[in-house]
Amino acid sequence: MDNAEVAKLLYEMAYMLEFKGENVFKIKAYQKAARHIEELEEDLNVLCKKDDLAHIPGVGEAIEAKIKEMLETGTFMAYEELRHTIPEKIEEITAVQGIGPRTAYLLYTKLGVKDLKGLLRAAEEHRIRRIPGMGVKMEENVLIAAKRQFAEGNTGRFPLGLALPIAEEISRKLVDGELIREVQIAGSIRRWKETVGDIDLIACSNEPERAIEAFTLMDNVQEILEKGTTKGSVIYKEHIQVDMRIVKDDSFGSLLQHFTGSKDHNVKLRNIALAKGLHLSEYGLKNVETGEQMPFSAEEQQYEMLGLQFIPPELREDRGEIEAAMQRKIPRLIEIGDIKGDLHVHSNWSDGRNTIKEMALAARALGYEYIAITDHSGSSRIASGLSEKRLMEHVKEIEQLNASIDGIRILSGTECDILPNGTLDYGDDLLEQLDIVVVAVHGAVEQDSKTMTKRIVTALENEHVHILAHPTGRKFGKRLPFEMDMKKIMEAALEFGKVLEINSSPQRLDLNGNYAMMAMEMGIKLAINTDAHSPDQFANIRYGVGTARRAWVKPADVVNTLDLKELCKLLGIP
DNA sequence: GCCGTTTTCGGCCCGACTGTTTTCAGTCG
Repeated sequence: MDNAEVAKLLYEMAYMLEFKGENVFKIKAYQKAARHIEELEEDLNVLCKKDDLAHIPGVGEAIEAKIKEMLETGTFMAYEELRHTIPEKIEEITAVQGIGPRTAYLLYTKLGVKDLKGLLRAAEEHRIRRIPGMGVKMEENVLIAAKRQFAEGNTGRFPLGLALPIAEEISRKLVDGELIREVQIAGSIRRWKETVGDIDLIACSNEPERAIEAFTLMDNVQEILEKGTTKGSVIYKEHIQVDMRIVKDDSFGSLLQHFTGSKDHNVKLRNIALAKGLHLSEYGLKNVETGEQMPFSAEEQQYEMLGLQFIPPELREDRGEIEAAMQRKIPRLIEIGDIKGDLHVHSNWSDGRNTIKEMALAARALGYEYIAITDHSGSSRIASGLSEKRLMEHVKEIEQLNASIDGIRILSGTECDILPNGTLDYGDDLLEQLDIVVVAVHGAVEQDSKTMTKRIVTALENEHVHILAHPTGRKFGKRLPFEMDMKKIMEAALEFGKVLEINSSPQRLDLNGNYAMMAMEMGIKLAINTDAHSPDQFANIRYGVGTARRAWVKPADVVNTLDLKELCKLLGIP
């Protein structure tokens, strides 16, 4: 079993205990252990051999034994015993908005509701209103929510690249300078998590109720879930849930901190506060003894008051950032302003939309010192890959442009296909004439792990190769990562001095945050590129930088923070 | 079930909103 499978079983265990009405702290213990295992970098099997399982936060004696059992047998007794007492599809019911485990349990024991169909039937036949503690309103809400659930299926999480633009669109709409002075995106979007469950917004207003009213009346609101005096919640277009909290200026920082999360980060902060005799909530810090409330207009002050260095949102996952902040050891993370050029860019010579010149001028306007034009190689027919002859013409054109354009250096490059057997699409004689060689897997993506790993490692052995682009090949909602042994590939990258890309395209984010952290800790250099096919796509750099920041990446870890001179030295070109 | 800068037992983060309630449980984030 791998880490994800173990975590899944622990989550299911928690879920079943919850359904049964078990002690809530026991349930939380299972969830906490599962969360930490999910985020773990090391393989549980390896940790188990080293007898190191108990060092995982949230894993004590009992859960440690269950993990060992799982690694040996693929499951554990307590889980199997409980599983048989619970209807199989019960999660369909708790997935319905407003129904949690306790209500699901009531529906099951009182009405025999076992799945979504049964729930719909019970609501339509007005049987729900007869349960003590439930009423007509509840029944109506269940009916609406269950029908929506039935129509859409389980939507789950949204890619950041979908959620962030929607969040920005809503923010722009709402800020009018009078009723609503400021809107900030919080939650997992602000932490640049690669997928998000919903959109969390916070806003400043002196008239909270009117502001919430305006929020629920926006265009594209499909349904209002909640409408209170400080909080509103709606279903917006694309069926994404949007939550809005409103405060006055003086506690804006406290609220922003609270709603940025993560949950684990906040829980730990509150415990630190309690140890200092302070009580932390979205309204700021409160002295437990005197009851004096201290709201903060900026997050920095609140962290300072807790004796902590400011922690950037991307790090707030309870993965050691709080301990680092106590010792003032949070590093200066990479920022968009550190990026001095883009090393993976397409033009209309292959599947890009613009000329090389247009791309170069757009990059110059962003303040970049250099840009590598890396059009596709010949075997990428769909992407109009360049034949060897066209590639040489491409190099000539770039030479001429460099002679005529000031203020930016265009590097001649390629995004060369790694063929199924690991050889490259162009011969060494051609590759050595280029300034920069980016390689990537495009075709034959269904290979087994052993073949794919060998294929990529073989490509990395080539002395002319500089960068491996979008290493895992995953695309949100379209393609899973290749079957491959990432550890071996990283070891090869390290050995042969190759750079791994963080591809900033919101469909990719590849390497992702976890792999980027792994690479950085091994000492592998990274490149944060956009893979832009038109000038507007240069703006995607923020996704790559956000992903890198989640991995604690510093400017020195990234080759395209080098200035032109240093970069040329690295590439061995004049 | 986990955990310890008051604790190896007795705590365990905090608050808004809703519905069905005369004081609160369940859900959600």
